[in-house]
Amino acid sequence: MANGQKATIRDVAKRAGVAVSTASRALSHGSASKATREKVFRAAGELNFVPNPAARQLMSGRSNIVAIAIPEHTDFIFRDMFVAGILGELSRAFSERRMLPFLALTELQDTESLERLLRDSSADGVVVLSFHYSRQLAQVFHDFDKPTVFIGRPFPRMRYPYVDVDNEGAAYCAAELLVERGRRNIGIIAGPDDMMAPKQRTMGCVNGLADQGMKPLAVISGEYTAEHGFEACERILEQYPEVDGVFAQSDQIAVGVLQALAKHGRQVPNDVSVIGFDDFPVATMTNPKLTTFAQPLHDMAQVIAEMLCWRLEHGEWNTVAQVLPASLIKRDSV
Amino acid sequence: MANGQKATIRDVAKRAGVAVSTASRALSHGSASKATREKVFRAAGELNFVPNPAARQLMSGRSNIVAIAIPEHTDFIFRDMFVAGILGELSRAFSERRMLPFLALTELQDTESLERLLRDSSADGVVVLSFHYSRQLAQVFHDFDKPTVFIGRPFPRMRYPYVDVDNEGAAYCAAELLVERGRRNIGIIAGPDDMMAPKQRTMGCVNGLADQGMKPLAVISGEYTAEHGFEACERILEQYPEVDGVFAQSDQIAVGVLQALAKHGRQVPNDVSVIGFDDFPVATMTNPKLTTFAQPLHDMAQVIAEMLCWRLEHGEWNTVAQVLPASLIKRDSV
DNA sequence: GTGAAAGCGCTAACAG
DNA sequence: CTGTTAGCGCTTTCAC
Repeated sequence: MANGQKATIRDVAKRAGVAVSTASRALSHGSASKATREKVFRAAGELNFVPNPAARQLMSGRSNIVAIAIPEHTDFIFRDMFVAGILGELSRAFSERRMLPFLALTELQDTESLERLLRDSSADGVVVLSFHYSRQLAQVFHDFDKPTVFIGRPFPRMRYPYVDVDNEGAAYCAAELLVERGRRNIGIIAGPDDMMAPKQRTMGCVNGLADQGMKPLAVISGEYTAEHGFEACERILEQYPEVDGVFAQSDQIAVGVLQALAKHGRQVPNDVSVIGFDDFPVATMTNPKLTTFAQPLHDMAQVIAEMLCWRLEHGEWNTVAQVLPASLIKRDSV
Repeated sequence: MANGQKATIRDVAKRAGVAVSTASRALSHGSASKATREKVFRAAGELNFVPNPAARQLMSGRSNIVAIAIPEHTDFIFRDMFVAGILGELSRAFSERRMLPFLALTELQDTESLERLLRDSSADGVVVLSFHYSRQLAQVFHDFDKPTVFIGRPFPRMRYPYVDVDNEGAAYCAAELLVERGRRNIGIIAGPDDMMAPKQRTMGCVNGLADQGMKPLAVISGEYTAEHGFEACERILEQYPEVDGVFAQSDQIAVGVLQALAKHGRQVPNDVSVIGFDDFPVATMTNPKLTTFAQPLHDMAQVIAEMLCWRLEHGEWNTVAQVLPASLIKRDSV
């Protein structure tokens, strides 16, 4: 390509027969006479001129880089479709706004690496996706001192802007749905108890049941895996054979639940209703197909990008929290 | 944090009572008298000095950014665990080497966006993960004109360094394994026929069978999904009821195969042997657990980072292609 | 409208 | 070993 070196704005100016400053103006805000502008643009085109981002950044103080920080355990990141999905959407949302998404994956405890990564990145802003918040982690973002948005509500003491799914609302709706279907003996199989979302989902479901004068048979926390779903469901079947409804807090969990129910000869949805959460591909592969809640990954990413870009543009937040509804996907398991 | 502005090297120099260049030297290569070095480091520490990457980049011509380009369909990226896995590993591998992984996800056909993203990123190098290569795509990387490594072998006419899994070898081994087990009527359920890896896997398996004087009953291509596995397997069962072995080119496909076999009353592994590919979590959740090939995601990422960093350091490649073995994970389906 | 000159923060070449 | 000077590529005063 380039015959040796890359063209600089000096080359463009020379070729167009104008001063460097004129070329710069013409290219940036177009503040130049029409004739000059044309000359400059032609020259730039011919030389295949691409402005050097480092120089720009040096002047403007902005890098247009946004760090997407995911301080979580490796396997978690790899296995969790939520992470993959939101990552893809975020990447697109920021790219569309001419921001460059930079990926900062670090082990949960390794705050040092995270700190270094953020510093080296010269990011203008940060999006944080983590389910385990700690003081040290909070400190890192505080020290980095750049506009930061959290995905999922951070623990109350961390006052950061965030975008979240309405976990509580969806779970409330799940409870209503089960009760409407005539279910009275409902078990909740929850996600990890050191994360925020499972707490919200459990609370929403418990509240939903309470408003109908009911209580869950049991709430069992564990990983977002089929194994957990299977084991928890078996425990419930043993202790509460009258169980006729299960709120599984992820589709993976629901898969395990369905397996356990099948193993014990319970028909879904005839004997027992099951509701999942996430609407990942697996939800259509189960038998029966899973009724579940779809997370608005796309919208979340858009809102996050919007928030952060506004903040970078205007120097202040226009929203400080935004909660998006999950949508009920009715299939055959309720 | 910072009381207003960020500290520059001038501030550090002033505070340490030395010239700017001295401070720079002390901080970079440490070429300064011990006393000076100490003074400078103390001052830097007190001022919380962080060198401005833009300025550095402007001098060195290097950004330390590596673009990870994934021009693929959105859903594919989200649903494919291979992509998520390798992405995570790559991110870590580069971060460890103080390179900044920048994510360039674009729709397959949208080469314009990809071009813009790459340009804006000022990346020093590129890692490309795509399964659908086109002339336009090739052109983009050619024009960008930065050291580039492909994940997976690009189509023959594109002469780029690449790192790949030994798909052919693994598939050959799969064939051997099935034959050893006494299987004689083997179906191959392949991945998409417009990708390279499925071709390699099919070829490997066919060769493996040929070397035992056998031929596959059928080769059926389709998506890397359980649906495809299910349908393809049903078709094989119908046409070739004598089928006693299936090489499924992904674990997802294998899931569908197992479902189909179960539906038709075939016992695995008594009546039919099934081998998968990927060793994703689902492989341990099937019944029976799946025998499959694990892809060396971690090693691939390390090798890629190594290759690219060497190239950036030394101006030339030290390897131009590297093929890593997949490892057989024996479980219960063969 | 345009050109000359200064400077963003840093490093490298050159004297001392 | 250290200070002075120049310059990376660009934008932005400030005169003209």
